[in-house]
Amino acid sequence: MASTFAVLADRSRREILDLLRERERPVGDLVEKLTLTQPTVSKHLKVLREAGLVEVRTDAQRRWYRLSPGPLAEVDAWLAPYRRMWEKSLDALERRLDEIEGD
Amino acid sequence: MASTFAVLADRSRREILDLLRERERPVGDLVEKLTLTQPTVSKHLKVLREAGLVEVRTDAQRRWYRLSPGPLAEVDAWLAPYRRMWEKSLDALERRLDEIEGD
DNA sequence: CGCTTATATGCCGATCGAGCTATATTGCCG
DNA sequence: CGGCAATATAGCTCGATCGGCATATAAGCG
Repeated sequence: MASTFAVLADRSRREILDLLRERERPVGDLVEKLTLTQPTVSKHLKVLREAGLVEVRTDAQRRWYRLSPGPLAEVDAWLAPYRRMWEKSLDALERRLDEIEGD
Repeated sequence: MASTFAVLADRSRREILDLLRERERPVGDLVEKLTLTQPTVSKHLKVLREAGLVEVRTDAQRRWYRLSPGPLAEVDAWLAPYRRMWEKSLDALERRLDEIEGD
Protein backbone atom coordinates (compact mmCIF):
# COMPACT_ATOMS: atom_id res chain seq x y z
CA MET A 1 0.00 0.00 0.00
CA ALA A 2 3.02 2.17 0.60
CA SER A 3 2.79 4.10 -2.61
CA THR A 4 -0.96 4.06 -3.20
CA PHE A 5 -1.33 7.37 -1.42
CA ALA A 6 1.34 8.91 -3.63
CA VAL A 7 -0.49 7.66 -6.69
CA LEU A 8 -3.77 9.10 -5.42
CA ALA A 9 -2.12 12.41 -4.56
CA ASP A 10 -2.37 13.52 -8.18
CA ARG A 11 -5.65 15.14 -9.21
CA SER A 12 -5.43 13.93 -12.82
CA ARG A 13 -5.07 10.35 -11.67
CA ARG A 14 -8.04 10.65 -9.35
CA GLU A 15 -10.04 12.00 -12.26
CA ILE A 16 -9.01 9.02 -14.36
CA LEU A 17 -10.18 6.67 -11.63
CA ASP A 18 -13.47 8.53 -11.35
CA LEU A 19 -13.99 8.16 -15.10
CA LEU A 20 -13.14 4.48 -14.99
CA ARG A 21 -15.56 3.98 -12.16
CA GLU A 22 -18.39 4.59 -14.62
CA ARG A 23 -17.11 2.15 -17.23
CA GLU A 24 -14.13 0.67 -19.01
CA ARG A 25 -12.58 3.19 -21.46
CA PRO A 26 -9.89 3.40 -24.15
CA VAL A 27 -7.06 5.91 -23.73
CA GLY A 28 -8.40 8.33 -26.33
CA ASP A 29 -11.63 8.59 -24.40
CA LEU A 30 -9.74 9.70 -21.30
CA VAL A 31 -7.61 12.17 -23.26
CA GLU A 32 -10.80 13.74 -24.53
CA LYS A 33 -12.23 14.29 -21.04
CA LEU A 34 -9.07 15.51 -19.34
CA THR A 35 -7.20 18.60 -20.44
CA LEU A 36 -3.98 16.70 -20.87
CA THR A 37 -2.01 15.49 -23.86
CA GLN A 38 -2.13 11.85 -24.84
CA PRO A 39 1.43 11.07 -23.70
CA THR A 40 0.72 12.55 -20.29
CA VAL A 41 -2.39 10.44 -19.91
CA SER A 42 -0.47 7.34 -20.98
CA LYS A 43 2.12 8.08 -18.33
CA HIS A 44 -0.51 8.37 -15.64
CA LEU A 45 -2.03 5.12 -16.79
CA LYS A 46 1.34 3.46 -16.45
CA VAL A 47 1.61 4.68 -12.88
CA LEU A 48 -1.90 3.47 -12.13
CA ARG A 49 -1.15 0.11 -13.74
CA GLU A 50 2.03 -0.40 -11.72
CA ALA A 51 0.14 0.49 -8.57
CA GLY A 52 -2.45 -2.15 -9.43
CA LEU A 53 -5.25 0.39 -9.59
CA VAL A 54 -6.18 -0.29 -13.20
CA GLU A 55 -5.98 -3.18 -15.65
CA VAL A 56 -5.77 -3.19 -19.44
CA ARG A 57 -7.42 -5.23 -22.14
CA THR A 58 -6.10 -5.05 -25.69
CA ASP A 59 -8.53 -4.79 -28.60
CA ALA A 60 -6.65 -4.21 -31.88
CA GLN A 61 -4.86 -0.86 -31.50
CA ARG A 62 -7.13 0.14 -28.67
CA ARG A 63 -6.33 -0.45 -25.01
CA TRP A 64 -9.36 -0.56 -22.77
CA TYR A 65 -8.62 0.41 -19.19
CA ARG A 66 -10.74 -0.65 -16.26
CA LEU A 67 -10.61 -0.12 -12.54
CA SER A 68 -8.94 -2.63 -10.26
CA PRO A 69 -9.95 -1.55 -6.77
CA GLY A 70 -7.72 -3.82 -4.69
CA PRO A 71 -5.31 -1.13 -3.50
CA LEU A 72 -8.22 1.10 -2.58
CA ALA A 73 -9.41 -1.58 -0.25
CA GLU A 74 -6.01 -1.45 1.42
CA VAL A 75 -6.31 2.30 1.86
CA ASP A 76 -9.72 1.70 3.36
CA ALA A 77 -8.17 -0.80 5.74
CA TRP A 78 -5.48 1.70 6.76
CA LEU A 79 -8.23 4.19 7.45
CA ALA A 80 -10.23 1.77 9.57
CA PRO A 81 -8.60 2.35 12.96
CA TYR A 82 -9.11 6.09 12.54
CA ARG A 83 -12.75 5.72 11.67
CA ARG A 84 -13.94 5.42 15.21
CA MET A 85 -12.24 8.72 16.00
CA TRP A 86 -14.27 10.87 13.67
CA GLU A 87 -17.35 8.89 14.46
CA LYS A 88 -16.75 9.91 18.03
CA SER A 89 -16.41 13.54 16.91
CA LEU A 90 -19.62 13.32 14.95
CA ASP A 91 -21.36 11.83 17.94
CA ALA A 92 -20.21 14.74 20.04
CA LEU A 93 -21.45 17.15 17.40
CA GLU A 94 -24.80 15.43 17.37
CA ARG A 95 -25.06 15.61 21.13
CA ARG A 96 -24.39 19.33 20.97
CA LEU A 97 -27.03 19.84 18.34
CA ASP A 98 -29.45 17.86 20.47
CA GLU A 99 -28.67 20.12 23.42
CA ILE A 100 -29.34 23.25 21.37
CA GLU A 101 -32.51 21.71 20.06
CA GLY A 102 -33.53 20.92 23.60
CA ASP A 103 -33.47 24.63 24.51
CA MET B 1 -9.59 17.28 0.55
CA ALA B 2 -7.49 18.12 -2.47
CA SER B 3 -4.16 17.87 -0.75
CA THR B 4 -4.92 15.36 1.99
CA PHE B 5 -3.68 12.50 -0.18
CA ALA B 6 -0.43 14.37 -0.81
CA VAL B 7 0.03 14.84 2.91
CA LEU B 8 -0.63 11.14 3.54
CA ALA B 9 1.76 10.15 0.76
CA ASP B 10 4.70 10.60 3.11
CA ARG B 11 5.58 7.62 5.26
CA SER B 12 6.95 9.75 8.11
CA ARG B 13 3.72 11.69 8.31
CA ARG B 14 1.65 8.52 8.37
CA GLU B 15 3.84 7.28 11.21
CA ILE B 16 3.23 10.49 13.10
CA LEU B 17 -0.51 10.04 12.69
CA ASP B 18 -0.27 6.46 13.87
CA LEU B 19 1.57 7.60 16.98
CA LEU B 20 -0.96 10.34 17.66
CA ARG B 21 -3.76 7.85 17.29
CA GLU B 22 -2.64 6.29 20.55
CA ARG B 23 -2.47 9.55 22.45
CA GLU B 24 -1.60 13.21 22.43
CA ARG B 25 2.18 13.76 22.36
CA PRO B 26 4.78 16.53 22.56
CA VAL B 27 7.20 17.00 19.65
CA GLY B 28 10.17 15.52 21.49
CA ASP B 29 8.25 12.33 22.01
CA LEU B 30 7.74 11.97 18.26
CA VAL B 31 11.38 12.77 17.50
CA GLU B 32 12.38 9.98 19.82
CA LYS B 33 10.24 7.38 18.01
CA LEU B 34 11.02 8.40 14.44
CA THR B 35 14.51 8.35 12.95
CA LEU B 36 14.33 11.99 11.98
CA THR B 37 15.84 15.16 13.38
CA GLN B 38 13.72 17.52 15.43
CA PRO B 39 13.51 20.21 12.73
CA THR B 40 12.32 17.66 10.20
CA VAL B 41 9.61 16.45 12.54
CA SER B 42 8.53 20.01 13.23
CA LYS B 43 8.27 20.59 9.52
CA HIS B 44 6.05 17.55 9.04
CA LEU B 45 3.88 18.72 11.91
CA LYS B 46 3.45 22.05 10.18
CA VAL B 47 2.26 20.29 7.03
CA LEU B 48 -0.13 18.15 9.07
CA ARG B 49 -1.40 21.23 10.90
CA GLU B 50 -2.06 23.14 7.70
CA ALA B 51 -3.90 20.14 6.30
CA GLY B 52 -6.07 20.10 9.43
CA LEU B 53 -4.93 16.61 10.38
CA VAL B 54 -3.51 17.58 13.76
CA GLU B 55 -4.09 20.28 16.36
CA VAL B 56 -1.73 21.75 18.95
CA ARG B 57 -2.08 22.65 22.57
CA THR B 58 0.58 24.77 24.25
CA ASP B 59 1.85 23.86 27.71
CA ALA B 60 4.82 26.05 28.70
CA GLN B 61 7.56 25.30 26.17
CA ARG B 62 5.92 22.04 25.21
CA ARG B 63 3.51 21.68 22.33
CA TRP B 64 1.18 18.73 22.60
CA TYR B 65 -0.07 17.47 19.28
CA ARG B 66 -3.26 15.51 18.86
CA LEU B 67 -5.09 14.02 15.94
CA SER B 68 -7.86 15.91 14.17
CA PRO B 69 -9.49 13.31 11.97
CA GLY B 70 -11.78 15.54 9.87
CA PRO B 71 -9.81 15.32 6.61
CA LEU B 72 -9.59 11.56 7.00
CA ALA B 73 -13.36 11.45 7.01
CA GLU B 74 -13.28 13.28 3.69
CA VAL B 75 -10.89 10.71 2.27
CA ASP B 76 -13.25 8.04 3.50
CA ALA B 77 -16.11 9.81 1.72
CA TRP B 78 -14.11 9.94 -1.51
CA LEU B 79 -13.50 6.24 -1.16
CA ALA B 80 -17.15 5.43 -0.58
CA PRO B 81 -18.35 5.09 -4.19
CA TYR B 82 -15.49 2.70 -4.89
CA ARG B 83 -16.29 0.53 -1.93
CA ARG B 84 -19.05 -1.39 -3.61
CA MET B 85 -16.62 -2.32 -6.39
CA TRP B 86 -14.18 -4.24 -4.27
CA GLU B 87 -17.00 -5.66 -2.26
CA LYS B 88 -18.25 -7.04 -5.54
CA SER B 89 -14.79 -8.46 -6.26
CA LEU B 90 -14.71 -10.08 -2.85
CA ASP B 91 -18.12 -11.53 -3.46
CA ALA B 92 -16.89 -13.03 -6.72
CA LEU B 93 -13.88 -14.45 -4.90
CA GLU B 94 -16.12 -15.99 -2.30
CA ARG B 95 -18.31 -17.55 -4.95
CA ARG B 96 -15.25 -19.09 -6.59
CA LEU B 97 -14.05 -20.49 -3.31
CA ASP B 98 -17.51 -21.90 -2.75
CA GLU B 99 -17.32 -23.57 -6.15
CA ILE B 100 -13.97 -25.14 -5.38
CA GLU B 101 -15.26 -26.25 -2.02
CA GLY B 102 -18.25 -27.74 -3.76
CA ASP B 103 -16.03 -30.09 -5.78
C1' DC C 1 19.44 38.84 33.22
C1' DG C 2 21.89 34.62 31.57
C1' DC C 3 21.25 29.59 30.90
C1' DT C 4 18.74 25.60 29.53
C1' DT C 5 14.89 23.24 27.36
C1' DA C 6 11.56 22.77 23.67
C1' DT C 7 10.15 23.90 19.25
C1' DA C 8 10.09 26.54 14.90
C1' DT C 9 12.21 28.66 10.80
C1' DG C 10 15.74 29.65 7.06
C1' DC C 11 18.57 27.96 3.80
C1' DC C 12 20.83 24.48 0.88
C1' DG C 13 21.52 20.17 -1.96
C1' DA C 14 19.53 16.37 -3.98
C1' DT C 15 15.77 14.03 -5.79
C1' DC C 16 11.23 13.43 -7.76
C1' DG C 17 7.29 14.19 -10.48
C1' DA C 18 4.14 16.45 -13.79
C1' DG C 19 3.73 18.21 -18.13
C1' DC C 20 5.31 18.99 -22.75
C1' DT C 21 7.29 17.74 -27.71
C1' DA C 22 9.21 14.40 -30.61
C1' DT C 23 9.52 9.76 -31.82
C1' DA C 24 8.87 4.70 -31.56
C1' DT C 25 5.69 0.84 -31.55
C1' DT C 26 1.76 -1.84 -32.76
C1' DG C 27 -2.01 -3.20 -35.56
C1' DC C 28 -5.48 -2.29 -39.07
C1' DC C 29 -6.57 -1.55 -43.98
C1' DG C 30 -6.10 -0.97 -48.93
C1' DC D 1 4.15 -3.15 -48.46
C1' DG D 2 2.62 1.88 -47.48
C1' DG D 3 -0.06 4.65 -44.72
C1' DC D 4 -3.17 5.79 -40.98
C1' DA D 5 -4.82 5.28 -36.17
C1' DA D 6 -4.02 4.42 -31.31
C1' DT D 7 -0.91 4.18 -27.71
C1' DA D 8 3.64 4.00 -25.51
C1' DT D 9 8.32 5.64 -24.61
C1' DA D 10 12.29 8.94 -24.48
C1' DG D 11 14.16 13.15 -23.30
C1' DC D 12 13.67 17.64 -21.36
C1' DT D 13 12.42 21.48 -18.06
C1' DC D 14 10.49 23.44 -14.15
C1' DG D 15 8.77 23.53 -9.70
C1' DA D 16 7.95 21.14 -5.45
C1' DT D 17 9.57 18.54 -1.55
C1' DC D 18 12.35 15.81 1.71
C1' DG D 19 16.10 15.79 4.66
C1' DG D 20 19.86 17.93 7.10
C1' DC D 21 22.53 21.82 9.54
C1' DA D 22 22.53 26.21 11.60
C1' DT D 23 19.97 29.52 13.89
C1' DA D 24 15.93 31.97 15.82
C1' DT D 25 12.15 32.16 19.12
C1' DA D 26 9.75 31.19 23.46
C1' DA D 27 9.33 29.83 28.12
C1' DG D 28 10.94 28.35 32.57
C1' DC D 29 14.66 28.65 36.18
C1' DG D 30 18.26 30.39 39.28
